[in-house]
Amino acid sequence: MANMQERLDDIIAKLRLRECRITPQRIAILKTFLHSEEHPSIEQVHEQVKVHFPTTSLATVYKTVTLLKEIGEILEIGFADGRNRYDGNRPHPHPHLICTRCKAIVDSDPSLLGEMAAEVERVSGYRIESHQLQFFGVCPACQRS
Amino acid sequence: MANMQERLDDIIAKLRLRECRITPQRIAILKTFLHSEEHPSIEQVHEQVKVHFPTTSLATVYKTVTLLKEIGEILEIGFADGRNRYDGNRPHPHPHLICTRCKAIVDSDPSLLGEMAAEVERVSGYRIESHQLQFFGVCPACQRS
DNA sequence: CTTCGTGCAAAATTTTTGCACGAAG
DNA sequence: CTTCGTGCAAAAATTTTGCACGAAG
Repeated sequence: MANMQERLDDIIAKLRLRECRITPQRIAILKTFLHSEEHPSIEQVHEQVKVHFPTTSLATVYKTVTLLKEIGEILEIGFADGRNRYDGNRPHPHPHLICTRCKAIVDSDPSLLGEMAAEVERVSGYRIESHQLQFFGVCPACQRS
Repeated sequence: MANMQERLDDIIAKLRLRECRITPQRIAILKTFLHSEEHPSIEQVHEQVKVHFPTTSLATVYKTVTLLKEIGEILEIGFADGRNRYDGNRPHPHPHLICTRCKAIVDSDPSLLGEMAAEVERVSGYRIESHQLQFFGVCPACQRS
C-alpha cells in the first residue's frame, strides 16, 4: 500500500490533463476505491464517502464513476441484476470469484485463465455454480463499416 | 433444427412435472428462445411474442423468463447496463463474443476457454476490447455455514 | 472572473408486485 | 370446479438529467 498515494497522484494528474476539477468529493471517491478490497457497489461507495462528506449526492458518485471508467482507472464488474461492482485497484480485466451467497468478490489468479472451472474449484475451495467468460470487442462486420 | 420440437417437448414436460400450466403465451415465449440465434433481450422476446399474441404483457415475459431461468432452460447473459440477454439454445455457460458496436452476440468455441484474448482475436476476427471471466459459486466460508 | 462540479429534485428506465378475470387441468 | 397465469396498472428500484449555486483554477 506504499504506492497507493502514488497511484492517487497519478490519477489526479491524469484528471488535470483532462482539465477536470480536483474536488474533495472526487478525491474521496477515488480514495474509497483505492482503499477497498471488496469491489464496492455504487451505493457502498456513496455510503463511505458520506462518512467524510455527508452532503455528497448519489448523482455525484455516478458521474464520477462514469468519469473514472472513461479514463480507465476503475473496472466495472457487470452483474445480471444491475447491481454492478467496481474494482479500482486492478482496473484491467481479470477473473473474479464471486460468492453467490454473500456476494463477496475476490480476485482470482490470472494464470488460472487457462484452466477449467473444475480446476478453479480445486484451487480456490469455492463450489463453482456457474461462470461467465465474455469477450467484448468489435466484430469483423463492424470493423469494416 | 430437427430436434427443436423435441427440445420444446422436453421443456414442456419439465414444466408439467412442476405442475405449471402450459399456456399459449409460455409456448410462444419458449419458441422465440428456441428459434433465436441472436441472444434476445426481454424486450425483443416481448416484441416477437406480440406478433402472434398482441395482448401479451411485458410482465408475463418477465415472469416466464424467471421461470425458465429457474428450471435451467435459458441462460442469462448479464450486462453491466442491465440490458440482459438470453440464450435458450445453449443453456449452459459458455463463452460469447459480444460486439460493443452492434451488440451482436455470437457463441464462441468452448475449446477457446483455455486460450488468451489475443488468440480469440486471431481466430474470430473480432477486435477484442475487453473480456469478462466470472466464476459464480459458494466461497469456502459460506460452505461451512 | 469564468467555467465546471455539486446537490437537489425531477425524469426516465427498467423490473417487480397486487389484483381481478379468464383459462388450464 | 379449483387453482394458476395473464394483463393491466401501480409501485419499486435504479440510473440519468436539468438547473442554480458554489467552488476550483
